[in-house]
Amino acid sequence: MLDLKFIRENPQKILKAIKDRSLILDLDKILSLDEERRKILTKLEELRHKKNIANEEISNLLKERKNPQQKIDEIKEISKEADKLKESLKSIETELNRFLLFVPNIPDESVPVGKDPQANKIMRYWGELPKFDFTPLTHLELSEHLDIIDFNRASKIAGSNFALFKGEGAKLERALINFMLDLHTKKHGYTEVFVPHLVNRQSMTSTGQLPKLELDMYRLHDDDYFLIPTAEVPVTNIYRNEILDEENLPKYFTAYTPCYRREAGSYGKETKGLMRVHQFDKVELVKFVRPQDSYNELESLLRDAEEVLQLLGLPYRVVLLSTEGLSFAASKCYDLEAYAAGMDKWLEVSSCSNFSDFQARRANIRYREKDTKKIAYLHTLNGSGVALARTVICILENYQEKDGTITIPEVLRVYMEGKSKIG
RNA sequence: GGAGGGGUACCGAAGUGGUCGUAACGGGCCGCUCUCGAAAAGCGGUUGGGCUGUGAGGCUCACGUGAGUUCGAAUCUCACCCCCUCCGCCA
Repeated sequence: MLDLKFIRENPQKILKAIKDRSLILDLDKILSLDEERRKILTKLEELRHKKNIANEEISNLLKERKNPQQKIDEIKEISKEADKLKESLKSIETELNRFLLFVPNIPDESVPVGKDPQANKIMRYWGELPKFDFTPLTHLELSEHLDIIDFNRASKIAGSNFALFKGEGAKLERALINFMLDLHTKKHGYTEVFVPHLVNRQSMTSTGQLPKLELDMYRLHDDDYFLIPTAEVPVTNIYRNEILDEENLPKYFTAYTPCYRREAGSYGKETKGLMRVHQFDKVELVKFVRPQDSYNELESLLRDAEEVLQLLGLPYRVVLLSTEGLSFAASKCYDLEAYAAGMDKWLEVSSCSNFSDFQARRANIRYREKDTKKIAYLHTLNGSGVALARTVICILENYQEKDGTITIPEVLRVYMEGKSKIG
């Protein structure tokens, strides 16, 4: 959400943002609703003022044991008028708010303008692509031979695009989670949290998934709960409606959660195996920071996520998303794409975003400045550190041997009973 | 799920229709006085949003949330949310 005052005073910036993101939004409608709202509000407050004065007079009359009936009749007239204004104000505010929830964040100046993916900017590559003296298999073939992921039975249990991890596969999943959490808590200074996986509508609205993406979410209709599509939702909402002290910023959190996504309509070759599943594990990083620090914090968040891939020995590239690829709530976003040798593809395993004050406004998360004592919205950021499903693809495909076994990356061995191989 | 109690500022808590919401009282915190310094004591300050105004300021809203009754609601009515205690169920 953007500040209404900001929108009012910078309509050209909003128009540019909408155009660069290829979105449609009736800005004039918002501006005229806002104008009307303020006109009515001013009138209404004048009437309220009159009423307050008259009520005080009634109170005084009663104390003097005089009859206030005349005053009462007077107020009744004012009240009638005020009630009418109140009603129209309410309907205008409801409509205005509906529009405001669909105004996207303004992309940062460093974000390339244009259509995804051509306009995305590859910032850098890390690592050497693995070389094989045989044709590397895909994770689908490998996991079937090794009997570590059973997609068919997962379909029986739940449906298509689910995974059932077995034996060493399940252990690998658990090892990755523990490795990532340990790295971020011990080395990068994040506080680990374990959060609810069901959240209410307000939480989903605060981080920006609602109202726009409701159809992409799993929703429990009886209770109006949503299964989290990412830990970003519960973790960012930790401080909803709170005012933090500047001394306590920045705050870093990391959380492991499964992520639940409907991914409606996305079936086919590109979604085979672990590529696009309805439930996947992810270790998330979330930051609450001072506004002046947020772009530096984005860079360090990115480095924290990159280190996961570096320690796992997975070659990757850093991609700066263009205005059109940028999610609705973000002002700047880097994707990390790790290389998968069997598929010969770069797979998105992390998205690191600065949301500036966009989520903080929706969630009403503020901080008190130390010197001025003023209260302002803080900035929120988050990034995957990293998503597991596709990382597992990369590990299986890049670390495969000719005999079909998988070499376990060294950093994970301590989490897998010291073993160096799967299979 | 059932019964009862509760939700007021940073915390505790008073207020049950009319100068009581920059909200009694207690505590915390900040500043000042006193002191060599500290403690104690004393004095002062300490919620957030909106509209309007160049500004000082003016006005308005908010007692969990929303609606209602009333000239007037923290206070009365209704619905919902959350917390606590007990019972039931349960890993």
